[in-house]
Amino acid sequence: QALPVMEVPAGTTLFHENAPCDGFPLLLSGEVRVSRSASSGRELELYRVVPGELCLVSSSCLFAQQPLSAHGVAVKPTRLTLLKPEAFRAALAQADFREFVLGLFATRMADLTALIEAIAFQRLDSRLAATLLGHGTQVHATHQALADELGTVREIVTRLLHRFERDGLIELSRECITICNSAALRAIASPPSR
Amino acid sequence: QALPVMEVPAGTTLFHENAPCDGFPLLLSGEVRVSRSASSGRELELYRVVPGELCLVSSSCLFAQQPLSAHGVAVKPTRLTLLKPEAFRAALAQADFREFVLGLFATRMADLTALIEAIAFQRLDSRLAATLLGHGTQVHATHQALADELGTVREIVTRLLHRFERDGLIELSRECITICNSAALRAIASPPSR
DNA sequence: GCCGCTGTGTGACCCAGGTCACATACCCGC
DNA sequence: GCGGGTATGTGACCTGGGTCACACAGCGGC
Repeated sequence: QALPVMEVPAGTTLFHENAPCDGFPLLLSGEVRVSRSASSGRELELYRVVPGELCLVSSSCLFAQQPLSAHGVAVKPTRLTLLKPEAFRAALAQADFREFVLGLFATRMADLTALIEAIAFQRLDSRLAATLLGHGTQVHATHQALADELGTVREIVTRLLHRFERDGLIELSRECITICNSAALRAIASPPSR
Repeated sequence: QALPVMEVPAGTTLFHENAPCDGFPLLLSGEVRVSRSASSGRELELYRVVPGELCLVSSSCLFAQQPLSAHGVAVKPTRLTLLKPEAFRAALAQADFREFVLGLFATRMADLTALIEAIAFQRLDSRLAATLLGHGTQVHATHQALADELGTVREIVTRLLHRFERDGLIELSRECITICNSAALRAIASPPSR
């Protein structure tokens, strides 16, 4: 359909806690990080939206009468279109679109549930290891960015990374982490039998 | 509609991680606690389903192809009916049912997000205070039950409860907690400016 | 009235994660 | 090559939450 396409650079904030919801962003390319920030200034990533997916955060204000509960930032240059509420409701008349949307909701809920389990029951080193593995063999990110992803602070990330380096799992340099021993990292990431 | 109604006593497990999903439970009366348990044996409550709501946990296996990510237990005597997947899909043809389901999904996502924030950024005493307030002025529960709700262990709950009692916020007796100073509890529950 | 079970009370001890307050180190523009 | 901003390194210290290993107490059954 002839929908308006937006193109935004990495770093753009697409929506914000308490912002009015103007519709459902549909990603064409790029990547969006949905995260929540605490009063203390700490952040925590909830999940990422990848191309082909709708971002459902706005649904809370459209279908429940709640304000947005998270904010979204493009982490890569991103192309997206905005599905207006009316268009969205209209599209729901089609069974396969419904299937798509419900599948997305279900996946998000599973994501969030998994995140809850991780935060509640897993150690940080384990979560950090998992995060590193999820970024490819060369992780290009600052310690602060990783901290924001995990919901912790920079110093802790630095500390853990050095432990990993000392044990020969990774190599560190400015804004770049190279994974040397991904098997060992995986072992740390999935707590085997604690 | 003439759907089969089930009646189960408090304590019944309605569904379980890894169980096949047989449909969507629709609550008529009672209450269901949806929680997740860790390998260590600890539990954590995700949210509750109240009458008039559908339980959406099974959606993850119906619409995404994932296994169930939580289990549900009736906390009161509960009457419910089971909406089969086909019936559910059929009902989705109606716009107001769609609205209802999406509203439910949106609310759940907001619930989970709030829980994530609480676990990640709030102290336990604050969360415990909130939990107590959510149970009326007379809380009839064992310390272990509260621990399971919060994702912690019994000793910690006992410890914190005694602190509250020492400060005159509550009174303790066997399986019963009486709230004396709900205003002060609320203050603890919502971290004012930390 | 004794037994055993479930719920509590308690204290010693540990440790992951967080806080503070720095010192560098590296990069880039000018 | 100097100055300032961003990224990192580091160590001392604190503390919330968790673990362990108990003792005890109330209550119901028999």
